[in-house]
Amino acid sequence: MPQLPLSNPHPIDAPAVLAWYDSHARDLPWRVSPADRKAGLRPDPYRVWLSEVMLQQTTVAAVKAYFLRFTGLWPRVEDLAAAPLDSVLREWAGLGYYARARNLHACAQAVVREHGGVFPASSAALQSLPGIGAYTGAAIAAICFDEPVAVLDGNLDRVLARYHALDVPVREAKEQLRAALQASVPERAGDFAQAMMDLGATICAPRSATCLLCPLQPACVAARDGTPLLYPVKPEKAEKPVRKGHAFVMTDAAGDVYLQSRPPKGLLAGMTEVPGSDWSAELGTPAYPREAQWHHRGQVVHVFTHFRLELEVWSAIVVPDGLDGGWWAEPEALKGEALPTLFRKVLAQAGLES
DNA sequence: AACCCGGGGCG
DNA sequence: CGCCCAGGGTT
Repeated sequence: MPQLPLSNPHPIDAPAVLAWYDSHARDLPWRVSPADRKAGLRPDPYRVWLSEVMLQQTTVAAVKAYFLRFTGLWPRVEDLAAAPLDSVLREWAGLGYYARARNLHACAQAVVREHGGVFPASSAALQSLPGIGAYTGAAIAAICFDEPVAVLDGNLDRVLARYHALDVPVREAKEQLRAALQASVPERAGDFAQAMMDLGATICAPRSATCLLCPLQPACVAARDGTPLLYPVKPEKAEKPVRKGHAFVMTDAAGDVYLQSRPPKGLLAGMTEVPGSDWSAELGTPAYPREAQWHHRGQVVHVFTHFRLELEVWSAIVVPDGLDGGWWAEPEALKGEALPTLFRKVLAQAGLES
């Protein structure tokens, strides 16, 4: 079933986009400015890769501090590859989507072991590495090597949906958008990719569109119609189920907290937690991990991508014996643990700073 | 193709 | 509170 052609036959005006970028590019820690790029300076693929992985489903503002921390600790891909996975997970704590951190570490090791510490120079080869998919492979290849490839991310989904006044969810026309964008990629492919993302982040933003300043004028259909905020059309979304459970915060007489590791697969894989019950639709009776004077410290609510979690928080002072698999952490050491935000909320609810 | 996987910031 | 964000892996 062939889909309808896009309503806007005009290719993107790449020279106009690049001219806009030359004077309006965002200054980002991992970026080589268009002026420096023209002077012959090349981006470091390691830094570009690291930034792109961190930026997957994560805002620029949230990434900056993590990027500087990572590049300070591990300036080269060899350094990251040689680091223990635990330390990478610890440094990643708070960024979310923790599979990214595991793939990041595996990718660094693959680059060192299988490519002599040099990132492959093509989009296709990059995509065979862990954690590098269609978007990230194209982005690295364009930015670092000026491969003339379409770089299509969430920003571009929105910009192109408006450009074409696309009246179906982007998912249903993804390949047509990609082909149309591909036909517009100029010689300065890396700057073009970054320019389009900057456009989406500043001018063609989710809740505002400053069309008068946009270099995609006058070809943009939504701008011509004065309806940019109608796009992209959103698909129907499913309702979020609620799950409930208990979390148990145990301290010993010295105030140390009992922690353990989550299983290596599944939700929050390999991250640190306090013991707890299963999470299910109905709240069960708390099965305390051991006998003690348990106190109910209230409830913590946390919203994941696909469900809402309500955890009852319990605390007790216990004698540290008969517990397997975990460890006792001093309260001052909690900041350095690989604790996801959920369990930092739980500890805070129990009166502990982390 | 559909589903799973966090967290922060914004209005 | 709902929406959005420089998506990838799995099934």
